[in-house]
Amino acid sequence: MGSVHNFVSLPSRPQSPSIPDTCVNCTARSLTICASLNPQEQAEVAAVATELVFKPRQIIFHEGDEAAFVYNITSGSVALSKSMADGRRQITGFLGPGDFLGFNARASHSVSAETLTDVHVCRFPRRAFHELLARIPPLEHRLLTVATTELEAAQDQILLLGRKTAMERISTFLLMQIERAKARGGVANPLILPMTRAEVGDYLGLTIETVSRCFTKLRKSNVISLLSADRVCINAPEALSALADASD
Amino acid sequence: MGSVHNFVSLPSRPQSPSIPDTCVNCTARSLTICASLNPQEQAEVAAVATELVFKPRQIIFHEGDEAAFVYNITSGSVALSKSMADGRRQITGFLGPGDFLGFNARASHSVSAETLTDVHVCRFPRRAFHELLARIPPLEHRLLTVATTELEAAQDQILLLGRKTAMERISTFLLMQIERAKARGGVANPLILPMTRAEVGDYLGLTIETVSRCFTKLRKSNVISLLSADRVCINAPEALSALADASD
DNA sequence: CGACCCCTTGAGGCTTCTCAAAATCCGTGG
DNA sequence: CCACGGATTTTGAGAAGCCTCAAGGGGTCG
Repeated sequence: MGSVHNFVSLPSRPQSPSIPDTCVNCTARSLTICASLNPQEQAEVAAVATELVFKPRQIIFHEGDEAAFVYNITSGSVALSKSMADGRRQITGFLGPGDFLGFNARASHSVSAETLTDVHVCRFPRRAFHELLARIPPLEHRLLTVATTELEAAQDQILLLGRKTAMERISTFLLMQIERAKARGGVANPLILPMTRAEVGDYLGLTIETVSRCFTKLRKSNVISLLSADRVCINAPEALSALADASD
Repeated sequence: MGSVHNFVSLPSRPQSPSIPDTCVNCTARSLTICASLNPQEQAEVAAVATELVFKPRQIIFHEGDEAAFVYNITSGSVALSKSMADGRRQITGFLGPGDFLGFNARASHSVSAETLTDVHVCRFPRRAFHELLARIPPLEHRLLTVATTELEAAQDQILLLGRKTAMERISTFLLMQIERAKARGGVANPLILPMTRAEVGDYLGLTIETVSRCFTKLRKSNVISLLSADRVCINAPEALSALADASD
């Protein structure tokens, strides 16, 4: 079926406990979107969903593009970013499985979305998705919870960018990645960073060089060890917490 | 009835076109929350609402407090902020009529809310508000729209804090205030800033001194004039746009 | 084995912050 | 109406943190 196939097949066997490997993404989608929906509602959602697969460093959509689709990530990591005319870029957040992409109040995307890893998404035509929301209150409820949670994360990021030093930003970032890995049930030590130094910098409002210097400083004070550029051993999480800020 | 009274009286006359002056806030609330609700739904909302009045510089709730209530602003301006242990403060946003306060996914407030002006709010017990959401889909829909819009504003703020210079931040801020004044139907020139230099600084991730120096520089280049510290004449809006960033 | 990309390290400069003091505004009271 | 006191804003000088520019190191893949 290639890299794109329809989901209509999923709800045709809603009580099947074991789902074939080839449909593992259906499972993921079902878990993240449909958990509280009844079979008929799940069918309605699946009827308008298309699955897409992206390779690393692919653009899903670009800032300013017409927001024709809403996406839900079933696997992988995605970076959202905004750019200025002279090339300065700010990553506004990293998203993972279960997160929604491209759900806008306006008709155009306010950010760009680029994959960091292999990514599977469910894609919904915008109009159909909004109709679903109107018809299925639990879906709207879930989206509201997601949006509220993202808003709180954005406020944390605003505090970080507005008031924290480079060292505090890096420490906060590492702690955040540890929590994320734990929440996903992954290994938290050594921590795997799916993003480059440039992306870390663009996320934290720093340059590559400053990011690198902070990593080096943490390494030389034995708070972390670097197995490789993207594999970080956390030797002293409590020191990281102290560096990130005693308050908050 | 003092500064606190219940709203149950409002929906008892839903078809009354003229509402007494003493109930002007009911009107505002009705417009902002209940626009798309039928009379019975409006009654349900009003039944759990309490109106509160705050003076300038009062704390509505503090970061970390139990999120016992959800608020909707009917008039005035409110600043949301987060603080660090050593006193560094970051204002995450300014809210006005129609905006919701304290609607959290978690049980505690993630930010503090402080009034800038005289403020009227509708207050809802958290539990009752969530029950309303479950019972009245249009209310949930409106909240989702609001949350999505705020998320987009937060992303703009993240770009500003992560990548813009002091001058760009101030210019962006002034343009934002102009838009806000226009959207509210107020006078955009001279622009009235309800916040102090300290609050502008805490919003833009700058110090008071840097904010003041930028205002002075804009004044000396005739882009703006200062009638007083909080009354700004915009002489060259196009120059502000250019300074804010040619892209975006 | 070599080319390329990413990361690290170094030196110097610039923007913004810090600390300090003067000026202005505003409400209060004579 | 003017004088006073406190708070806010403005201005100045110097310091610091981060950025810019530049070069070197290390890993990966063909």
